[in-house]
Amino acid sequence: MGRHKEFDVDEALCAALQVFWRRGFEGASLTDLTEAMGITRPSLYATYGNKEELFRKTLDRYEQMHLCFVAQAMEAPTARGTIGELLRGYADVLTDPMHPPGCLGVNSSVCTGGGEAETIRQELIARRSLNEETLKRRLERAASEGEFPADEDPADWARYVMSVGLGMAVKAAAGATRCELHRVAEIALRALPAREPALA
Amino acid sequence: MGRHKEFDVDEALCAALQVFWRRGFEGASLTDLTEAMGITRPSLYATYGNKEELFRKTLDRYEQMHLCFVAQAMEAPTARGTIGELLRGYADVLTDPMHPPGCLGVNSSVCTGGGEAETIRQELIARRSLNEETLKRRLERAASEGEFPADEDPADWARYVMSVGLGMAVKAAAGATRCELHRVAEIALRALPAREPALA
DNA sequence: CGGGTACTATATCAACCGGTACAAAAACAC
DNA sequence: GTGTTTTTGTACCGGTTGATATAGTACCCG
Repeated sequence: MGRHKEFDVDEALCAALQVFWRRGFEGASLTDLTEAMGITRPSLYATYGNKEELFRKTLDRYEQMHLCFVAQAMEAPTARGTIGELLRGYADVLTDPMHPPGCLGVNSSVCTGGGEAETIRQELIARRSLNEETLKRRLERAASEGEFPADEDPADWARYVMSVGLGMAVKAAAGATRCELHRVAEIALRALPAREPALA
Repeated sequence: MGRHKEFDVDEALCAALQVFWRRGFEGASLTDLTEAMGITRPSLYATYGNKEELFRKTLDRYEQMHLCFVAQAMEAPTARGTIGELLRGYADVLTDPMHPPGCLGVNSSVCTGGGEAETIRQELIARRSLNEETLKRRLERAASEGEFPADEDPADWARYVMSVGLGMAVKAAAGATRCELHRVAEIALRALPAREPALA
């Protein structure tokens, strides 16, 4: 019963993703969004709730479609492999010519205009914390398997990897090329302890 | 001749710095600024021009007062010393309890709301590029002095150091502590080539 | 063919944005 | 004192923000 929607909900969400990705949460106005999505304001509110909820749906889609390499990287046989896949995969997403440069999450979490945007910012920070925690656990496993010296703190290494990634995101948003970011990732990997464990 | 100003221009600029630092250029409204500076809108425009010019003056002051460690780091005897001072000094600024967390430049350059803010964003990117160039030249000098292997590209290393710094800035804005960032810096330094040059 | 239901479009809301016109008030030169 | 210059406070400008009320339109069921 009822009238059919005249637009594709997923397609419109994809268009919204492009806008949020380029402009950030605060920088994307409803006018930007509705024009890119090809729908009117009331349609947006009826379908997605409000700007904040639309962003959350967009963010979910972003993680599923563009950050899926993270889960895959966690299954690499070695810690070095995991970190390498993480940084290289991230570099590729950040400089994908099919999408705006940089990271949707980073672009929307740095400037803190205050008000409602602060909620979004905190949520993005929490999601990043979760990713760092996941990486930490992976490195703890690597340590328990003798891959890391016992005096290395996995939390420190997870934080370091995240920092390099966030820095690459900022540089990508500023125009860094894919090749440049790959070189950053390559150098970042050199910080890892020498191949030899205490002995395995 | 004429009437005296009832406020201290430098003091008000310092107050504006706090606001821009916390909120970013776009996130800081004229209401936020005038309230923090203790002056009215017309006084702000008569004294500093407009919001954009006020930001530039604020940015100059920021670099002079809080980024002065950069010039000093460049004079360290070794490349390792320069990079170490750079990252540690930056970590300290990013987490100075007397000021908002993070970096004024990064906080104002990531989100791209479009319009007038884009000018500021490009200018901040250009200033960062300049810093990276300066570091690159310092590393080139180190390479010419035999401190770096010949097959290492100073541009790559400068980009890597900048990336780590930018990442630390994002993490600081998200609540990272000074100690955590110092550990990031320490690990980042391990990526440097072994102490021994080709031989000096 | 209605009736009911969902979607769409126009037009609008109050609040806020950066930026100013205007006139009152204060300090100088004379 | 008087005239001039500069600063200050109030009140306001057009434009944009996120979010809706209202009315019209298309579709399904019976």
